[in-house]
Amino acid sequence: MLPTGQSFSKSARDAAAVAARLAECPVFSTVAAERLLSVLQRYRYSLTAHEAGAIVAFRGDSYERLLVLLSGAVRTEMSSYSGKQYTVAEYSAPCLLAPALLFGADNRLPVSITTVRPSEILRLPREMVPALCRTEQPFLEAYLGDISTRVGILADKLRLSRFATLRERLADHLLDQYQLQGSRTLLLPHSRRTQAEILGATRPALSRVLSELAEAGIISYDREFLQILDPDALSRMVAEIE
Amino acid sequence: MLPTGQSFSKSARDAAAVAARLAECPVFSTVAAERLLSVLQRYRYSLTAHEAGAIVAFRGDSYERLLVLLSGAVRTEMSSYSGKQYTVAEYSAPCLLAPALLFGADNRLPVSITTVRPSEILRLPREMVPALCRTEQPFLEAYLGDISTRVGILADKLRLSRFATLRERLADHLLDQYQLQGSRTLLLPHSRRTQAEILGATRPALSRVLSELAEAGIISYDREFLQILDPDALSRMVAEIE
DNA sequence: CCCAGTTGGTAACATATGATACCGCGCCTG
DNA sequence: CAGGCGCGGTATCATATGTTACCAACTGGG
Repeated sequence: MLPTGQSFSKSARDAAAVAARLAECPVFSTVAAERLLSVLQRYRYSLTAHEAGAIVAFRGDSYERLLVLLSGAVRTEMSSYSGKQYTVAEYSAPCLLAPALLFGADNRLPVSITTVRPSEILRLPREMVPALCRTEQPFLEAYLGDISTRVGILADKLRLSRFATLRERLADHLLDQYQLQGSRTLLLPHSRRTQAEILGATRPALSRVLSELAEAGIISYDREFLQILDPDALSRMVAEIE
Repeated sequence: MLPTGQSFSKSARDAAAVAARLAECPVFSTVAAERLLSVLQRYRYSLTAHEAGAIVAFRGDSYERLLVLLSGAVRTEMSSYSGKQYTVAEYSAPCLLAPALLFGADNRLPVSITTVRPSEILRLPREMVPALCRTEQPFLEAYLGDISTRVGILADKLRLSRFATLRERLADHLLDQYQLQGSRTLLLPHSRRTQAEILGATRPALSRVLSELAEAGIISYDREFLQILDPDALSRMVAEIE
């Protein structure tokens, strides 16, 4: 891990190390490491380390260079003037950040990006992407595939945000976690406040809905664990919005 | 215009005509017409005509072929089980439909697509896109640029949907139209019901907000015309959510 | 061990908007 | 001209959720 807050410019030794780490990132893994190295050496890039809770980029920032999360984890979030927060997604390293937004005419980030763990961010010049696409067919397809997946998730967020009540969004989320964690007893990795922001609600509202579900015998929970007592009831709630 | 409801498969004569029309579409216009023709001749494609109000694709449909709107206009919308509608965007020919979603692992359309005018839709095999990207640098960049613009709009929709009240979304929309139509007197091209769906609300709610704004002296309106009396007031309302 | 800060539950109230119903108006058709 | 139909305005009521406040439990540092 690099010392926090420092940034490193290009050097021959760096480039090899960066190429090796980049090769572990989903989309770039389609390209041979030596090829990555030779491309990296032709471009300017930068690598920065951030402590947990740091703001990597602000909403409205001009977005000129592809951000790659090499280590750590970040959250992309929107906020309104009054400080209301909405977490769009969380990403764990290694992965690309906002690959779909890199080529707009007036491309500004629609979200802020903040670290949730100490993280390293690589910034690659935008031109590198078409350059790689031209010669590396699998890279092109992986890049477009990555975009598709993210846009699908974004569209889903929009649909849930328009049609589902907090209750339904919570049910959806709990079933997701059920499938993900493979157990009816879920570990809740976030504070209630953070969880509420992810669900697009306020903390008291989330608290209320949780206690209503517990009252109905559908879940039981304490601070950091939640047990799903009646998955079918949750499924029925989600089915309402399909 | 093709006769409605008919579809035409590939033939040598078609291909030339299709290539010529495709060349007028923003992203494909970066490719020379003769090059488009030679690529088209190597792939299967289909062209269908639809009358106004027809459903071109359903949400949940597997999305395997790039849809290109050659003539007419369509609307992409989400709907919930209970018939609630939300219009995500409207597009006029010629343009691509859902270019960002074509390459997902399990790529299903998150929206339904319906025509608002008689329209012709071209379906191109997905593989054509990477094939063109490989040899035509400007096409690659235009395609990525198109994706970026759309994702930016989608992200904006999400932000407005989360943070803005109907009142604020309406103010935002009216200012957009003000800029677009270049006059304080706006022509409202949609019925109140449709307009409400675009704004993500119900018809009575929209009616109420319109009458409140008129009451406050900010706008005046009748059926199909709306006059902006106090643009600054609208701007202030929009500023609240920035 | 105490205190301060943070987290989470809960309650009281405000509000935006959905749901529904009804009415009037213009338009079309027989 | 009558009757029906769709559109738009409006009123009423229900409800989900934001807002604010307060309290209890936990946690970590001095």
